[in-house]
Amino acid sequence: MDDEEARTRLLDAAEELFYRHGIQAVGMDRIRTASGVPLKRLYRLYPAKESLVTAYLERRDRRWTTSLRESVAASAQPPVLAVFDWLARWFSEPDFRGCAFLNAYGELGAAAPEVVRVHKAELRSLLAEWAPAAAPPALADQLLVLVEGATAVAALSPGPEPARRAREVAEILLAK
Amino acid sequence: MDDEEARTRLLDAAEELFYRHGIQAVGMDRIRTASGVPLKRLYRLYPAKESLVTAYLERRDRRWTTSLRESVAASAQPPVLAVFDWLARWFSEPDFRGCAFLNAYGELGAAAPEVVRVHKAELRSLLAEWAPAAAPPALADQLLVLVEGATAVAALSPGPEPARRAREVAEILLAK
DNA sequence: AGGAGCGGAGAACGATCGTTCCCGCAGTCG
DNA sequence: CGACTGCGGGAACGATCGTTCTCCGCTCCT
Repeated sequence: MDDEEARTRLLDAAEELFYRHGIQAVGMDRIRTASGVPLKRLYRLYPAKESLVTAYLERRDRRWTTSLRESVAASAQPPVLAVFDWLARWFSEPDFRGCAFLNAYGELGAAAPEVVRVHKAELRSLLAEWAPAAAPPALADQLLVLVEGATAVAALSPGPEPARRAREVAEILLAK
Repeated sequence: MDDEEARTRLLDAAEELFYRHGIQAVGMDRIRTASGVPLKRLYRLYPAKESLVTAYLERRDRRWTTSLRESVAASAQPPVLAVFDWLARWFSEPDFRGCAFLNAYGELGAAAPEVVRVHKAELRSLLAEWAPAAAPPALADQLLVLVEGATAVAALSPGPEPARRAREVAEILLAK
């Protein structure tokens, strides 16, 4: 097992555990057990828990954004509506537990890593990019409210319904 | 200082600290220092941290719901729109940091107290009550998405704007 | 073959957590 | 006046945290 595979196993374990149980509730020893990577190597690759947390969120941000981008690009729907179809699938995943970035911010507050804010800014900029060119500039922010709202509602009652409700509203906004 | 005042001081300190820093990041000793209530009394009134957390969330739920109800009742606006005006004021409070219940759920996951789920069910039922009688039944869920979305967006970029964007969307839904 | 160095397993360390215990004082009743 | 009760202040306890250290076996180079 080289360093790159160790990094992958560590981030896999960190993502699974941090996302499911929260960050502070998961100790480094549990990540070591779940990943099979010895502590010494763990601390060589990520010198402190904080850097592992940041790496976990950064990888999740890259994957999340990429998956959304690709799904929207591949969809026959208008881009903005394709977002909500993608959300419906995400919310139906068995281990869905809300937005990892919002959860991290709620737990860590001002101590949350910068990537949390970056992630939300990226999302807003994607929505602005996908909004029809003729739309009023406030549309992106309205869509952002719908996306965040569907995610927050789904966090406590999982399933595709919140995404469908948000999509209905988005259709009305687009038709206006 | 009798037990009732001690309870108030404990819940005040717990609310301030838990909401600002997260639950796991705040130790019982910090609550003792902030409240001035000795540890012994603290543990007589709340036999474990978990019960203090639950009491904090339950009081916050009562106050939040009551404030929203009263503000909506006193408003000249249609009830549903008055909700967003109230949100705009809430988001502008200097220590606003998102929904305490969603934050607790994100941090504690399945270990979160029941009041988290109760709070969200109450909110949905209030919106259903305030929606026009002639509206389609899905409206309450759409409004819930808007309220949660505005709150989530405001958590990371505070101020009244998310509530205004959500209100614009709600007006369109009502006019339809 | 032999020694030098790296990496794995897990013990150990100091800090901090939630919780309990001890002690000393203040007030009360006989 | 003196014994008892109850409470506050804070030390203490066991567990667990993030992090470091020790030990040992393996590998690799000459």
